[in-house]
Amino acid sequence: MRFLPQRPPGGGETDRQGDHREHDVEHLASMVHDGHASHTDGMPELLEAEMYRAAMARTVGGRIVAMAPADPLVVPEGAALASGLLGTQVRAVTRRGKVLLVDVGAFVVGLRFGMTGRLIVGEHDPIPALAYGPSASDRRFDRWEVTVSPHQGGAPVSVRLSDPRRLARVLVDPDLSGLGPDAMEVDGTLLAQRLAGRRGPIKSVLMDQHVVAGLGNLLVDELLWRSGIAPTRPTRDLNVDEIECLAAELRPMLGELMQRGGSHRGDLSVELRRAGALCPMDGAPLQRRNIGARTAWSCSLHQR
DNA sequence: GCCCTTGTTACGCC
DNA sequence: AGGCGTAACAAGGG
Repeated sequence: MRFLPQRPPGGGETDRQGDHREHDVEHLASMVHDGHASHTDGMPELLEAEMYRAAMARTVGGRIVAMAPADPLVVPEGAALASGLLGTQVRAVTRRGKVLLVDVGAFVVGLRFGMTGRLIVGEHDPIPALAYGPSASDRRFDRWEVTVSPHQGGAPVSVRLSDPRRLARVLVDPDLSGLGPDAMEVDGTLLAQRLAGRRGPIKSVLMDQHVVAGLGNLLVDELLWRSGIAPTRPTRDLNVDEIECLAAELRPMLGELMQRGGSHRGDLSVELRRAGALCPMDGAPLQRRNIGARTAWSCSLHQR
């Protein structure tokens, strides 16, 4: 029997139009609720990468006229990249999982954001602050920057990667062959295929970018919470209905959290990830465990 | 000043 | 061969 948990009171009304739009990946970023004010924002998972994609989309057609000296750890091929980029045109900005892809014709620049990477396009900072990251945009943490001269003329736009912890990477022609299908594109049939043969805990498997691309710690915890499945469950023990449930919750969840402002805005929000917190669905104590060297939060009652 | 945080990769083991 | 578990990395903030 399929387990579909109740939405917590007051938090889960859906309207038809919202339902429709949240299944359209092209509109995901446009759903961000403007003017939200929070002291932290989500870690760079699929939703944040999608916000960066939308922010950078305005540079398409523009010409790259400058690249500032870059942090060699974050930009391992900095010298080659600088000479290769100069004078090229931004052809397209796309996303696969958590990776942002900037097509400049001769090659593709891949941006991975690690834990604390942020992309700031002009004056637009899609994510003012990250959970576990510094609270303000600080030039000290700039690791890569290019200047784009817009196609239509007008003032040049700077595109800047800020990352205090330096786990972000700017790569030339990144190898995407190891990435699974984007989480936005996954349905029940595909998810069942991707999970087949896996034996580890479902939480670790869903976070594996080879299986499905785009889900990180916060999104996986939220998805399992919504689906009523314990993070420790061996993947091979999941039945067809449970896999269907995961797939059915996935895209609506991404749409809803995008609308609320990011990965941290789940019903199981970052504010709840501390000792003594109670499940917003049934009031049972939330449980904290380490799974695959990551902190998993789940409900001790309704996640089985 | 120790410990927390997570995305990704490297590596040893089975 | 390939899945799986663990460690390491980075570094600001609590």
